[in-house]
Order: sequence, then C-alpha cells, then structure tokens
Amino acid sequence: MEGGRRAERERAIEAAAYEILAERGYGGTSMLLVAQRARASNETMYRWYGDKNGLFAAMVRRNAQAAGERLEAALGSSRGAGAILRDVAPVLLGLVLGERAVALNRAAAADPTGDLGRIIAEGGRRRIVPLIAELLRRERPDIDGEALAELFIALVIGDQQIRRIVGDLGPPDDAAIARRVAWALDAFARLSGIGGDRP
Amino acid sequence: MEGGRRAERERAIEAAAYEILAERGYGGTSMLLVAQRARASNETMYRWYGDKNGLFAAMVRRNAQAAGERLEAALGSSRGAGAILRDVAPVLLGLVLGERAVALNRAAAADPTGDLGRIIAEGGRRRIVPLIAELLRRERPDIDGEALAELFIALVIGDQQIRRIVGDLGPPDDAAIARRVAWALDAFARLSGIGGDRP
DNA sequence: CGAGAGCCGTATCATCGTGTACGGTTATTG
DNA sequence: CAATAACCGTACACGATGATACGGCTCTCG
Repeated sequence: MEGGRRAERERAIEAAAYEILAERGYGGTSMLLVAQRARASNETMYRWYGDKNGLFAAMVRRNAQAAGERLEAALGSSRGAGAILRDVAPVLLGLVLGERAVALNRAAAADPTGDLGRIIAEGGRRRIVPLIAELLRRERPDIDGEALAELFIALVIGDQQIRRIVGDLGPPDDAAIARRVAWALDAFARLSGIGGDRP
Repeated sequence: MEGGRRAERERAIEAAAYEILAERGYGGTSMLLVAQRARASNETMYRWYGDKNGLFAAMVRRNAQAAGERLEAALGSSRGAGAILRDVAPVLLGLVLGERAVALNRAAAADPTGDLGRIIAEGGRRRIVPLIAELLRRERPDIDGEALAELFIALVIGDQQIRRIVGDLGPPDDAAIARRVAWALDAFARLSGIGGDRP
C-alpha cells in the first residue's frame, strides 16, 4: 500500500472515530464500530494501531501536532509581544475549546492507563507555555516569564475546558471567544504592562 | 430497613465505588464490582440506584452538597470581603482538585448522557459563583460583580482541574495550594482593589 | 504477467457487564 | 411471636467488546 493512500485511510478512520466518540463517549466507542464506519476491517485496525488506546493515542498525537504548529507559527511572528498575544489568544482558545480537543480530553479522562493524558500534556501545554514564557521574558525581563505565562493561561482559558468537557458550557462562537480574549488581555495588560491600548 | 442504617449502607457503597473508580476508571467500574466490594447484592444496587448512572448521580449530588455547604459557610462569614476570599480560596481549590471531585469529573467526562455533568454544574459552580459575585458586588458596587467573580475563579482555579483530570497534574499539597492562592489573590487585589496587603 | 502483501468483510471465541430472578437469611413491624 | 419486607449471595440470559483468524479480492512490485 502506497504511503499516500494509507495516510488517507488513516484520516478516514480517525474521522470515523471522532464521530462515534461524539455520539457515544469513549466507553461506547469500539474498534469494531470505528472499523465499520470507516469501511476498514477489524484486522487492519489492530494491525495499524495495536489496540483501542493505540488508535486514540495516534489521534491525540496528530491533533497536538496540528495545534502546536498553528500556535508556534503565531508565536514565532516578528511583531511585538502585545500584538502576538492578540493573535495567539483566540487561536489558543478556539483550539482548546474545539470539538476535537474536547473529545480527546474526554477520552483521556476516561482512560485508566493515563497514557492519553500524558500525550496530551506533552504535545499541548508543556510545548506551548514555555514558548509564551520566553516571549514574555523578552518583553519584560524584569518579571518572571513563567508566572506571566501562567497568568495569561489562567485569564484566557480559566476553567472553560473542564466546563466544556462535562457539558456545562457549549462550543463558543467567534463572538464569545473575542469577548473572553478581550477581557483576558485587558486584565493581563493591566497586571503585566504588556499589550493593552496600543494598536 | 431503618433510615440510619440505610444511610450507612449507602455511604459504604459509595466509598467502594470511589475506590474502584480510582483503580479502574469509570468504564471499568461495574455495579457488580461495587456491590461485591461493599457487600451489597446486585439486586439492592439496582433497587436503590436504578442503574449505574443513578449510582454516580447520587454520589455527585452528595459530594456537591457537602462541598457547597462548606463553601457557603465560609462565604456567609461576617468579615470583610478580602478576609472571606482568603478563607474561601484554599477551601475551594482543595475541593475542586481533591480526589473525589477529580473522580467525579472523570465520570462526568466519560458519561455519554451528560447527566452527571449537569448535576455537577448545578451543584457546583452555578451555586457558588453567584454568591461570590454578590459578596464582591457589596464590596465594590461600582464594578461588575459577576466579572469580578469570574476573575477570581480564573486566577484561583485556572486550568488546574482539566490538568488534574487528564493526569498532567498530581494532587496538590497544602503548600502548593497556599502558593497558588497567594499568587491569585495578589493579582486579584491588584486588579479589583479588594484584599491585598490588609491583614 | 505472476507472486506476494495488504486489506475487506465476516466469523469465531472468550470474557465481561447489565439487569433480572431466586432461595435463604436478617430486620422490621403489628 | 408470626408475617412480611428487605437484603445477601448466587445464578442466569443476553448482548457487546476485544482480539484473532480466514477466504477472497485488490494492489504493488519484480
């Protein structure tokens, strides 16, 4: 099988898994159901992914990769820290509250091995927060960059993820994201001196 | 069966469920396993709780009740807002990051019906945040009380819950809670003018 | 082209969980 | 005390799941 075709098949399998995950939760998602929906055979599923956790680990990795690249691109911009944060915050919030992240965090919460959670953390927060800290350290070398990054995360994300995952909060639309970001960045600017009214 | 004895049995059943939940996750926790560990019969479990979700709903309600009462007691104090927040914050943080809350949030994340999440939200955040908002409104009638309460939650709790639930963060000890609370209340005081250096 | 690898659709097996039922024991009530 | 309700321990039927296996088809490679 050609590499391109296998990649395509994997995408279809993972898309089917996301659908079933949304409908039935992690416990209700079986390899056989995913195989059937993706028109793959059970044997192929086990050959390619090893087991159910292997399938979800692959999905988590792929999602983290895509999200990480997107955030790194925004963080690597050559503009000022305030402008970068204005770009990064809505992207970050949209990603962590998006359907895929929510589905995968639910899977991780349900995974008794803890594997999925580790992969999520490695590819997510642990990858991105140090970059934010570095950016802030360059802007304000007199303040603890890590504490500033933690403040940024607390204000932008807060407890929205857990509320989203248990169903207390629905998916935010662009306007809601913009409002939260504006509020968070205003508070952040007042505390850190970074960003604020500058255009 | 006498009311007191049944309450006692229910406690034992729920304690057994928490143990198995911690060992095996929600999907790996069965009514039969809980029954065996609590020396209750399968028939009693189904008669008392209806089904597995019924058992967990009862546990969520009981935990929310206990936590809510504890926070309300701290919030109902006659001291000033700053002093109350200093009391409430570590209690709140200890509760939301404690083993029981984590276990139940994991169950809610794994529950495809969404029932557990609704019960958690009703008995938790939706009950407590308006009380915090009211307290802050009394202290600073010139500022939006709800926005202040959201700021308080963001700073004190942030994204620690989701990190706790996916296993990225272990249970915090008292010193870690105190550090987080001090940091959060300092930032809160600087933004709101409530609390801060006053003893 | 033929051989072999890979994959699909289906079948099989062992295990587990859900939920009900039953005989016997214990607790409660009149 | 006797009758009844409640509960325990065990059994049972059923369906679903995880994982393996197989025949046949399709694709790839030499």
